[in-house]
Amino acid sequence: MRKYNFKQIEKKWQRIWQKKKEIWRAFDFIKKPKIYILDMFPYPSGEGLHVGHVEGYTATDILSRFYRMKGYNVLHPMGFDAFGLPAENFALKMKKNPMTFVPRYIDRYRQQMKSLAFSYDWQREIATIDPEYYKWTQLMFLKMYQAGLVYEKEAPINFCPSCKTGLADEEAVGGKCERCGTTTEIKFLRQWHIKITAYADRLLDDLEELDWPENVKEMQKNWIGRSEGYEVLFTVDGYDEKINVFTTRLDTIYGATFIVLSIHHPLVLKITKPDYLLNLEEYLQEELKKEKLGIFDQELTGVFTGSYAINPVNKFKIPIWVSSYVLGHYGTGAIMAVPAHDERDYRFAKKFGLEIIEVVRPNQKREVQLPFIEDGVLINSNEYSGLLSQEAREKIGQRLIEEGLAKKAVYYKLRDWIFSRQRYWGEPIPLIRCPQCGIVPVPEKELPVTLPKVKSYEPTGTGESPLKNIKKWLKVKCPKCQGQAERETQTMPQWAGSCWYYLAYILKEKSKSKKQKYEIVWDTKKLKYWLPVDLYVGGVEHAVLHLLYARFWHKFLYDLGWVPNKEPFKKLFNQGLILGPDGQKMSKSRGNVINPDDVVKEYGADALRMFEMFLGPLEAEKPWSTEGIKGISRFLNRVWNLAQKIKIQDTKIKNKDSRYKMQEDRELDYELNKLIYETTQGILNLRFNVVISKFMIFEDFLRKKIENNEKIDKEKFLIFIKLLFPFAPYLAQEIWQRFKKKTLLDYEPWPQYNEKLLVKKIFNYVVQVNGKKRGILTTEKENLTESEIKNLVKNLPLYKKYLEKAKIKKIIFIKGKVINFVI
RNA sequence: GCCUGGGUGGCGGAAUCGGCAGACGCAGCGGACUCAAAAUCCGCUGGCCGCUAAGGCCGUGUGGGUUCGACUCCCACCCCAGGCACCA
Repeated sequence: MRKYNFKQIEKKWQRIWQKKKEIWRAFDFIKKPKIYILDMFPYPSGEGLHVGHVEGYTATDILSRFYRMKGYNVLHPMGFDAFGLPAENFALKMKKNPMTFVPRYIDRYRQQMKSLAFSYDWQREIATIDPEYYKWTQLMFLKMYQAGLVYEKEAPINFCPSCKTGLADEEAVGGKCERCGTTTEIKFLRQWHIKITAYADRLLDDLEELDWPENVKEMQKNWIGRSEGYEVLFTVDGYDEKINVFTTRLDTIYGATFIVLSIHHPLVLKITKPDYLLNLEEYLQEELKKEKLGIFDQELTGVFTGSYAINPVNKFKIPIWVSSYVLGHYGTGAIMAVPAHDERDYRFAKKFGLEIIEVVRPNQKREVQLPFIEDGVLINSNEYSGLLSQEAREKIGQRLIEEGLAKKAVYYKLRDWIFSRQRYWGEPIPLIRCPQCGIVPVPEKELPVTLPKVKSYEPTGTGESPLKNIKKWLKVKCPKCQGQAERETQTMPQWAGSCWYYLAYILKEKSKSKKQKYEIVWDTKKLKYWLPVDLYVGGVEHAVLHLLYARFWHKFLYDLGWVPNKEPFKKLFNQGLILGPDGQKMSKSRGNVINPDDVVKEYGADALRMFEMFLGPLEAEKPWSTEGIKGISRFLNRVWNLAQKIKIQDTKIKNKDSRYKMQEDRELDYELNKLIYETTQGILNLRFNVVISKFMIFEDFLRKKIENNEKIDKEKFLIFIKLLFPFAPYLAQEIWQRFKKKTLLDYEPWPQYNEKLLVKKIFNYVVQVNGKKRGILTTEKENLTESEIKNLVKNLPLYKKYLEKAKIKKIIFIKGKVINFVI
């Protein structure tokens, strides 16, 4: 038996598929049902594709092939997210310009994808670094600018000293740079911001309708962090000033025993009594220094201002403190502290010996330890005592609103998106700084503002962009007054390009001029036909970065009337991380990285694809197994050998050898039907690991038949090959062809199962005694009644042992499944 | 601390409308083929008791509950992974 020569066969079909230009094309507006299956496009680095890419991309490829065979018009595109820090950092190390070698990386990625038989519509390929592409990214930015969503502000921002650029909050979670892991510093820099907060409510509310993993929705919810409560005014005793505090726990206001201002609060210096001023200023300086360095104290600190505020509900005089534990950028920058019912207020009160008044008790009598932070029943709260927290919030709120001392308020944790980077390798921000006119947008006709190709583009580290040094590019005429002006030198963050790439695939068209590779032509009809993305597969690491930005961007385009729906991605699926064979995250330093190229060389692309799907559930984190892939490789070889045997058998049948006459085979029909059913369901539910195990069982079944010299109808075998095709396209297509089938499997109709044949011929009843399995009753009749089964059980050996002498109290009978004797 | 997942053989994992736990694969052991090895094929493989038998008992993180019957449902707890963390 000749071994399956995957190297030769894979090369052969790559050539054929390459020539058939139309093979994986998605056609606009055709009558078939559409489905848009999207991968998170990769960031082409020098490393090439890793096994994590292969996992997600194989899953979507299986689905795309399946749906094509099911008669769908499948849009399954691929592109490259090529701007951004990693490429630039790497380029700096190699002392080359990213503009020359990033396209080479893209070529390599594309080649790898083709070798893995990913069935993308390559005519729709885009890259975020193509000027025709980022022309539109820039245009959308200008539209946001015109809509008043873009503003410039000097703000304390997270700055990565290694990447030498400012970062968005989302990129500096936990004080570490999202890209390189370096601890970030706080720097005051002039930055462009986008008002993503204007969309906070919609970003939150529209999560409801999305078929996304619960944890990702939860992460976005927490990130947006909507809190509903009240703003309440506290008069400062002896001053004309009022302090506005934000609270979600108005029910605890009778327990407010002090006020705390943030170190940035505008009233801090105004209301501090002279005796306390020196101490206060010292404290402010210290805390500001810490803030700049990004230092964060576990220990609460603070100073007294010497002033008092009046609690509006009970007129108590309560001290006003200043502390860094109250944040300047959240709420009103001031809080009413209720130490009995808030963790931090409690610690603060304990440390500085401030009064603690308990005002909420649990509903049921139970021991409580302060601080008690749950809702409950009010005590020590005058006429509100006895009310439940919820009720009390409403009543107290109503009264204070009537008195003009409070209003309802909503605050978000989400902050505006810091949108400028002090780096070279990104989309230039299309604005001009004119000494006469101020900020002037680049006229739309002049887009794109192309990134100049330069020799030196090292980040300055001063907060200035390296583009500042490129005088020829920098100097420009002001579009308004024609005077000397300068371009904005900062670039957009890496996330900009990925905010709308799934639209670009739909809108891409052949260019009429030879100068550019393609054109993007905005066509809402096309968008209406293809959107939304039906399935979006990628890693969970983008839960609050790309996925939040893209949703925001899409909603903005919706408001412009550029896209037809509110949400871009209907269903999201996160594939689980593939760990190294040692169960640890793959990393170069650990030396446990599996390179897909090596695996393809040794076992072939089909084996790699299938093994990654067989490792475990798609969403689970699972370790790679260098031994495990042999199992898949053996399976593929067995299928290959089986095909040869069936072919030989088939020739003998054709030659009218009477010993090889074909007969009806009910068992085969049943098993094949079951397989069609299970494969179809398994693919729809993305349970690929189970589907593959069913393939293995079926192959085993066929092989045993052949070994018993039973005949197998080749057409039935070829149905199995069709089922295998989305998983192992090379092998399946090659076998298909060897059986003299001339078509490409891509558009062969998906096998239908016959429900009549799905009915079993043999039924197994589990016989239980007191719920314990004691035997199995096998029968060929389908609808046996309880008494019939009872009689059959009498013939079983277990009857004598367990039931003959026993008193049967009760019989539980489940049709087709189980009979249980309770004795 | 809070939120979201998840705990099943030596390992990856099957089985969840409550009804044969451990499918399938890996590793391991034994055998066939071979001068030999590799490859391939066949058999065994959760634990304990038992003669290598017949048979029995235990077993899905822990403890309890519901049920004729629980990996599956309910309550409490423990552990692991991921996310968030002075957000008032």
